[in-house]
Amino acid sequence: MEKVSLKFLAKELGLTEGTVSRALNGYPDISQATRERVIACAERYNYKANQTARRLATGVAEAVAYLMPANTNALSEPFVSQLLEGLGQSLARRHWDLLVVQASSSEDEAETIAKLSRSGRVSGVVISRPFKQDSRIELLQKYKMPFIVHGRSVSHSDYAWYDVDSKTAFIDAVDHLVILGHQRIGFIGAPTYYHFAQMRFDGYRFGMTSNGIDVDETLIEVAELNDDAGERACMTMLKSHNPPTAILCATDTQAIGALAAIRAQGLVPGKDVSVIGYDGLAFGKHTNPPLTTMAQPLAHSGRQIGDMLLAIIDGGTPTDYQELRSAKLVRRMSDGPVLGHNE
Amino acid sequence: MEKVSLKFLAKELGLTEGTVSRALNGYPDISQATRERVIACAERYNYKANQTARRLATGVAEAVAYLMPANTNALSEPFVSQLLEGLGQSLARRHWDLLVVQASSSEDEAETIAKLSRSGRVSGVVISRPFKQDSRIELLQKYKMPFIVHGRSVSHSDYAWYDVDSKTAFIDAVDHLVILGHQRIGFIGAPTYYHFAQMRFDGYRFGMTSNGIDVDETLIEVAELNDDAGERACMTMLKSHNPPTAILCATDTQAIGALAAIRAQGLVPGKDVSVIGYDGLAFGKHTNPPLTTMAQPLAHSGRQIGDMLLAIIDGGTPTDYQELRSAKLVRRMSDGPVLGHNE
DNA sequence: CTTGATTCCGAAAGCGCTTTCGGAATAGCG
DNA sequence: CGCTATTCCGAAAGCGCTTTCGGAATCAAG
Repeated sequence: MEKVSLKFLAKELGLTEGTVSRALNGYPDISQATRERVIACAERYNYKANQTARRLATGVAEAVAYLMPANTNALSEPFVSQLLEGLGQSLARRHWDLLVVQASSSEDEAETIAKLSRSGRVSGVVISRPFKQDSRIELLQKYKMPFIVHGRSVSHSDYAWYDVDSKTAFIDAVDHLVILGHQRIGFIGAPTYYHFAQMRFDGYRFGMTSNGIDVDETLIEVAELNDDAGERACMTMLKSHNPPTAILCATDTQAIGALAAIRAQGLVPGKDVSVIGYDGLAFGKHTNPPLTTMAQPLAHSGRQIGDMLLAIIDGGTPTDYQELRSAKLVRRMSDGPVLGHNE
Repeated sequence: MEKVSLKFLAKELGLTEGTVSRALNGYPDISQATRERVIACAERYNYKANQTARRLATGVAEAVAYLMPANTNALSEPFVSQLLEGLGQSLARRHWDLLVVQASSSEDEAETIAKLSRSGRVSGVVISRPFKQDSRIELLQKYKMPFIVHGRSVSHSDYAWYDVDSKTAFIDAVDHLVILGHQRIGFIGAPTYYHFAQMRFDGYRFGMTSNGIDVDETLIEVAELNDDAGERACMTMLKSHNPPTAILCATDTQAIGALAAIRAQGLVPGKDVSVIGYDGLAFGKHTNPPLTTMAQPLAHSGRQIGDMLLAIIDGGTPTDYQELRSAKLVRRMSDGPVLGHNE
């Protein structure tokens, strides 16, 4: 099987490489007749332009990278898969590649970004879960690499991002619980170097005070983003002298752990203690009991982010691409009226 | 910020591009002195070789693609994430890229593979969940593209694969249930164009007959790979005139659906009806009740697969790389002795 | 039939790096 | 000190494609 290059096609057709290339790429200075002849020949030999050569010649990488958040754990990954799928679909329409890159430690995350930028193998990047102050963002800007942040950092005015308004979501969640009669509402948060963690906590606190409830510091825990941490945090809360009747969790995976803690204490979630998570993982339908959650529109966010990134690469102004979506309460079975409350 | 190319460095150092390149790439015909000088200069300017140019010159893509299985659904994705993570780690050690490509429909999966091969953008491919007869495998062979199959097809003697012996796993599962006193054991399988579905079914059937139990055709259902399908399949089984006391499911996601069906019937899984899944999803810990499952060693399989692929790309013989792992029973709470059985 | 405008294609210069080859400078040896 | 063997680097030819430029051939207009 001889390799079908431009040169091969050119020889076959009695044309020049340049002419064949132009014919294939839709240049207007090629007659209809030869264009068709070229295309037919290309198809017959199943010709695909060598991407590498093409990239070198045009100077565009035709690829985009997704920087995997370090330290992910099994339970939090569905969100990555969904994002990737959507991103891929968006890029596929242009026949661009999707690279998945992960920095081993956060130490060389800077190194990873530098290499990505300098080596010119991608024309855009998307990152997830930014910190309040995120050096990745600064680096990307410094290198003038188009990028989208899935989430936001504190000062998010000068770059493109796609985020869900989780502060409002948590305010809504508090309101919901208050209506159910809850007053002692706990909060299991995430490490506050994550900006989303801060937002969610702010939402919780704002929701509490706007309902005239003083926040009790003993009802606030910070946990890592996994089920075990959520379980432990919930457990210490339950064992306190004055435990909460409801708990808000920063993520569904933590909430799932909280459910386990509550059951372990011989209590029933949704009855003795209400739990509301955040993310809207499809899986929450199957927990015990099914998890009530603030669902974010993960489904098409990947596509959306991909489209935004492409637009910026095409020369769009990053600040024109800042999308804020909202989360919706999905009631399942882990929330309910406070015990002894008149419904 | 001037772009730091080889040319730039060469000028800076008063050397030739070729010399700088050789110095950086460890050629032996460069004096120690100048090599150090070159490296220092490269670091000072934060030079990274343009990957595209490098690839074109060397002819090696330094990238590998993972072909996303089409039609995945949220619940089955954790397996993808894990694989990707491991693959990425394996490739990262060589600074190779990981591409994630998805064919929109299975129609153009062939087209996707063709393009991948012809365009020369990857030097290897990994595919998941092969069919019994899988055209992707034939194509990859035809194009002489190194690849690893995550799973196996029927005739798996002439390519490299990494698989888990799910047939044996299902035999073990049947044995386990029989020891618990079960005789009416149902099976919720997957579409049998998937080879793994066939293997698991074979395991189920072999396990049954080797325990002297006739398989009852009414206790066999085929369902798609998601929770809802599992739930429906389980439901029809439960509503039959002589329902099973235990059910084996081809995947955890189906099993999770089965759990829901059992509860919906007012029965308690693990007591009235036992359920055993397959995959070992971490999430099964949180279902109601926690799901007993045949766990496959997903954790490092990605790395393993990556290493195998790299070995083949390096010239290894594909057939030297065929790994069969085994699954282990992870007992949680969805299985138990048959009702009325003496323990 | 001439002139100028079009149409269409060939020629050639890159894109940024790798790698072979040859030769100048240096070293080693008798 | 002369000769060969080494050491080290420059020169140059690609890798396979894109894209600009110019010119031959064709056409329309005068």
